[in-house]
Amino acid sequence: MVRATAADVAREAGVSQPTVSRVFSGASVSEDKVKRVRNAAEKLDYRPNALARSLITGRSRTIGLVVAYFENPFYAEALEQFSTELKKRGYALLLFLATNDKEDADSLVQDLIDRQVDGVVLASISLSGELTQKLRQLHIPLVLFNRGTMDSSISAVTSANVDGAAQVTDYLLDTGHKRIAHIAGWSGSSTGRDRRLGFETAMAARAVTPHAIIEANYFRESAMQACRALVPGDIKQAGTNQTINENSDYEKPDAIFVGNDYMAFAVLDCLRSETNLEVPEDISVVGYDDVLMAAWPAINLTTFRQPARRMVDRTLDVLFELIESTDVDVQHHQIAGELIVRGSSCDRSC
Amino acid sequence: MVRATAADVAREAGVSQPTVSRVFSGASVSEDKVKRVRNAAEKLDYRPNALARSLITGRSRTIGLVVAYFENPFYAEALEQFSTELKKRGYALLLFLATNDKEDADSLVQDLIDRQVDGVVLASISLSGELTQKLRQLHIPLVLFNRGTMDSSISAVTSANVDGAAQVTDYLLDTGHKRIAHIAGWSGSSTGRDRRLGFETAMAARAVTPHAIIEANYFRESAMQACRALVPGDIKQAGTNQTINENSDYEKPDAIFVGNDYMAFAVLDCLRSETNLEVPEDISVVGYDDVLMAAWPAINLTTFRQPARRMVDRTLDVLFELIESTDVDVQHHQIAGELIVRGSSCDRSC
DNA sequence: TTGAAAGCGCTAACAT
DNA sequence: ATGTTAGCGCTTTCAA
Repeated sequence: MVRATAADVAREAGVSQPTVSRVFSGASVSEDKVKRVRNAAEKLDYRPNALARSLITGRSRTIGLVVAYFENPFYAEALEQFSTELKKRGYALLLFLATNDKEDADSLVQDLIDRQVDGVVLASISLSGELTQKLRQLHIPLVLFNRGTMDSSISAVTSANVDGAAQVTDYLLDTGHKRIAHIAGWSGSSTGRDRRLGFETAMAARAVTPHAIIEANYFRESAMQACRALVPGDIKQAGTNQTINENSDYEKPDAIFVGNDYMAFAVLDCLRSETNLEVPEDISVVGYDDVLMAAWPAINLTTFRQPARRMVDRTLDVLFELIESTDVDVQHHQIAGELIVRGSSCDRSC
Repeated sequence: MVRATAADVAREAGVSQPTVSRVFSGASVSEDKVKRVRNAAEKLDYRPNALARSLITGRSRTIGLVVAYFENPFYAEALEQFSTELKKRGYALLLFLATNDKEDADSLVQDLIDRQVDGVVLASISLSGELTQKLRQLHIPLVLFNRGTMDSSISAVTSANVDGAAQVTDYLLDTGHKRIAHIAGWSGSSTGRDRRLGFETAMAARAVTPHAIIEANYFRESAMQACRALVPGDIKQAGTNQTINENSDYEKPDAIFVGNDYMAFAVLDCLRSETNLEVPEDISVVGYDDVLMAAWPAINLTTFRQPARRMVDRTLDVLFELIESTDVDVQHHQIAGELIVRGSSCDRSC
């Protein structure tokens, strides 16, 4: 047995095939025929073929999502929200995970184009001008999620990264920290650059020199290396519990502001397992994102909340506005967040 | 400017439209015409419309994946692997996250059917007999991932849960634990039931009575409650650091085997933040899955490795066998895992 | 190998 | 409101 078609149902119900179509797409049909069609459809277990429908309408009710850095739990949380919201709106989700930064976003998006998605969301990844152009020509809306862009013709939703990072920095300064280091995210990303900028700006405004700025690239291992580089004298020597700290006069930072929570977890791990330093007594650690794990008692990370849900909702609002209206209206949204103080930082001023 | 069609390319290249189709679907065409068609296609920026192709071939080169319990990082890891492997095989991924257990898998799968997916994978969720039937009628292969089934006509890939749980239990017994409790996963899931069965069987084989078995449902909060129920006398009283342990003679477990890592993280958190008990000195904690986080120094969880990559690969092998061959060959695969001993457990026998 | 013709299952345009 | 006709962009006969 194969799939019943609208024609089969039409025959069974004694109506024309387009009438069947009308019933299932909500056009006006007399009550009598609606009933006959529904009965016949039920009997034959008919459901409209979404592909055929899409072919002709040009709308697939599918959106494509490309996500990079999926090891960062922030994106898992965002994905969950994307999925939920899209389902609410009657859309399906075609997902590509860019497995590394060398991955060519262009080819993934081309694949999405081939499959006629109605819109594209790129999470923490961006596109060549060529592909952007192509999407525009085909009137396929594109919104960047958690990635800004110089190209003012592309819509993007981010959190207010510069401001957020500045708030974190002000908090650390206000609580008496003197030697604040920053482990920055990848400088090829707007989040990495903006958070660093916020940090530098806030420091400069208070005339404090950063203790150090080390660029990591949002990977766990890079963050661990950066952490080791910040506290070289406190790294335990192999097999012992000793550090070379005592007889050296290097100054370690009294706070590390890390470019995202995922890297901050690595920093906490590094400090706890490879040094004798206590967090927050010896050193404060602050992250960015406020992923769910950050609130777990064992982690308890002070961080800046980047509201994934609101960012996702806004992203889809923008995307669907673009889908539904023809006139172009590019939007750059910055969602405000808030500082969440937990146990990985403390007040040194008293 | 709109999308060029095969007819446009044909006109440009001076060939018939089916010839263009042949070039792009790899049928035999003379070298000369191949070249002309490719040039014309390049010039017009033509790409075949995947929808139109799917409509006629009946194959969309898309597979549908439904995932439940996505808050468990095991599924994020699996999803990453699914995405990577499917891309290698030239397939796209249509994703639905079932947001809770009340979510109706049937309706999600029906949506997948409407969109003509070539195959369906259900991760930690199962389907009504009715929908299973429907998929079979339509010749859409279905494989369950990390979920067993009584229905022997459905293919499923799981890890060897009974055996794995027994290995964990034997390890705890071998290392001198006397009062072993089990926080079980949801009894409505095969993983929950099988791991519990492995625990009970291994305990019985050594004639040891379980200290307690509490069923949680794979949620973090349930695991915390279960943990509190296991060590009631050690829970710190509000605002103090005191427990009612001293003057009560309740016996607490010396080990807790938790139904998965995600819940084990909650148990560790509960013990560390709500009691004065030390892990592993006072109590050993063992999980199941070996998600990446389990190896983080701050967590350092003894667990049983359920090899996500191999499970995913096997799942897709089975799925594509079913897609490519018409003759039904149902397969139930159980992937072996291994015990990973880390710092959340210790040897009490010496 | 190649073109002409047919048709996948549906929606849209146009009568009535 | 509803049937007839046309056609979305492609693959697949069928001849030549």
